[in-house]
Amino acid sequence: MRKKVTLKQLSKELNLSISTVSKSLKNDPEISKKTINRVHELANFYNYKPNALAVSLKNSKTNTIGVLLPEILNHFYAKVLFGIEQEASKRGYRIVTCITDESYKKELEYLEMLNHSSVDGFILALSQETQILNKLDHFKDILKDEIPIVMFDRVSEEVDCDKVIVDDKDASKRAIKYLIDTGSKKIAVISTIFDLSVGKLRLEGALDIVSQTKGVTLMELPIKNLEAEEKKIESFLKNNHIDAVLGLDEAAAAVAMNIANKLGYKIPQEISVIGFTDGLLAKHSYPKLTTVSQHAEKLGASAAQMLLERLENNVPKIKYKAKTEIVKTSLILRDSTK
Amino acid sequence: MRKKVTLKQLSKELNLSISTVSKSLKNDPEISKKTINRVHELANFYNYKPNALAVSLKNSKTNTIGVLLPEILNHFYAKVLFGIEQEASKRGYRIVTCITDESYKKELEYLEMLNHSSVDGFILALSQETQILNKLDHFKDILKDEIPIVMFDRVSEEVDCDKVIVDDKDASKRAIKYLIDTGSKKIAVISTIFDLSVGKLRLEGALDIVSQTKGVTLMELPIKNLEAEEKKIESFLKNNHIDAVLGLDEAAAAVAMNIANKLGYKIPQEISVIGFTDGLLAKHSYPKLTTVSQHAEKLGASAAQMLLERLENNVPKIKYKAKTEIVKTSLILRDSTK
DNA sequence: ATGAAAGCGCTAACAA
DNA sequence: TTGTTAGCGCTTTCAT
Repeated sequence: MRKKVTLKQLSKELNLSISTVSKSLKNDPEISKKTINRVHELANFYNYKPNALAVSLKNSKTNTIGVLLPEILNHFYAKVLFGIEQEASKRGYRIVTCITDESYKKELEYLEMLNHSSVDGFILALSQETQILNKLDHFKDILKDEIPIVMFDRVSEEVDCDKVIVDDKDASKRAIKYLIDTGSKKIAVISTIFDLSVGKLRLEGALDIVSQTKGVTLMELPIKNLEAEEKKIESFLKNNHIDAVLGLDEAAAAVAMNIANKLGYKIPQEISVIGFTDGLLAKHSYPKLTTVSQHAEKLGASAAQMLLERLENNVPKIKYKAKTEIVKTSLILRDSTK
Repeated sequence: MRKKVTLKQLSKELNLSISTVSKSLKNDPEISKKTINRVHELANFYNYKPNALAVSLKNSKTNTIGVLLPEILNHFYAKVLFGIEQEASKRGYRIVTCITDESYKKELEYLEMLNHSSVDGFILALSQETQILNKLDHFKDILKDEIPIVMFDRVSEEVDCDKVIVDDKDASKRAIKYLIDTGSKKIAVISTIFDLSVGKLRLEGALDIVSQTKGVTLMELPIKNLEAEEKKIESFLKNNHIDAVLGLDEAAAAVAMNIANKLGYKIPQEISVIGFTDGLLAKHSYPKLTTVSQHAEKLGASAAQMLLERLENNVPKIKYKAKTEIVKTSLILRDSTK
């Protein structure tokens, strides 16, 4: 490797001490203008840049945040990542991205790997397996080390850290209300995420509204694998005279709508469809899908802001109270509803 | 911050020297079994983990690779990232992900930021702006420092580094051939990426085939913004009696198909549609979209393999010849073609 | 079998 | 105004 220029070399060439060079580079007022200029000149000439590793080691500060995502092929998480990245880079931080692939083991490994002075803090959403097993000690350990964590979307009440969540229950309440208001009586809720906290909340919201509305029934259809179970959805729609579908995740709504299309139902006249996650699918489906937008980018940006704020107002003594920010959703009306 | 355990502390507590502890942890044969055991025991007790920063600084090796992506909301890049991540984590590397947002400036900044001992190498796809401006010195500088780069998908011939590319020209040739073979005569090529190397190659391939086939015509429709120009696509399809569409990017095909749907055309009977990028859109469109799969995950994994191989067989003396790997595409037949 | 010491590149308190 | 020194946590060569 072509040797990177170091302070040492600059100092040698300038006949100055290392510390004088270091201070000059920071325009320290105790150094003479003349020296400062000489130093800058040579530094520029060699395109000197401080070794980030050494600086981090010295300052115990990496300016890096670790991001753990359950998956990346999911548009929602991709958007959140984008939001985090934008905010972080704006403020001079970079991010290390790890994909846990919904696995507890990978989550644990990544966390350990990064917890040894590699990052200043974490932003993460729990993996599916972690939520099912409810094993959370790894997070508690990190917090004991006073490394801040911000959880988003898939969070746990048992971990006392900052959180940014989507108001999932309220979101599905409003979605169901909208369906009822536009005349739907027999609503199906299709979901592949019954296991997850967010899936449960969304279902609860739907049930709440239906239970307090006369003449409307709700049917649940849990699905493990959308592609493998298309037939199941097909017969479900036909046999139950469904007139509206709420998909609790991005793909569920799209798949349901396509099946309805295929069966010859008119959308939205005969069946209305609402989905969660305002991703590519919603925008490019036919007809365009009415969705609950979780404002994923904003969510990511908020999580980053929370973390950075915590990192920069380092208040180790005062017991910091963890806070939870709730990001409001909005129902984006398109062509799949009346 | 709760102090992390260091070698120093372990050594103090064990009444050993730092170096003995360090060696013991590595099971160095020159240390007695007994000592090794004592050390391991205490290290486990404290859950000692070496400080990654210090190790990297010492070894001039970070086990981290920098990944620069033009965007992340594009399914193709998300898949590539997934592929890279899988391969890298399997081999004990982690990745720092940066999103250049198609901007030359951000690309440059990230590259500089990471080029100072933060990463062992780079995997990247050129930003759109970089390709348009054709400014490539930042890459050349990095290579001079003998930091390896692997470019993928959007590459430049002017930079002498390893590359993994998709056989775009061949891919669109095969797509067009398929359309012709199934009876299409009037083919539209719709693209939002005419500026990019890959967009040009895909167009060339299409033109090649059409020019050597009698009775078939091809019309190009460049689009800046799909959502804003739906009307344009609409009238284009109607006025030109198009019977097949090749979308050069993921969304173009989906949008074209939905417009055709809306206009009442039967797909694929009256209009066949093929798209690029086998993403979510293709799988969940109606009808399901026939697409060129670029095997993005594989591409990412290949890029990672190439980089890691280069990193681990450190051959600084021998002039390493840059190689280019071409990933074959496949045409995935679904319901939007005959 | 164990330890001392130098050094990776940088910062910062303290001396001169 | 400039320089000396110690130290961040670790590895490694060279004593002992």
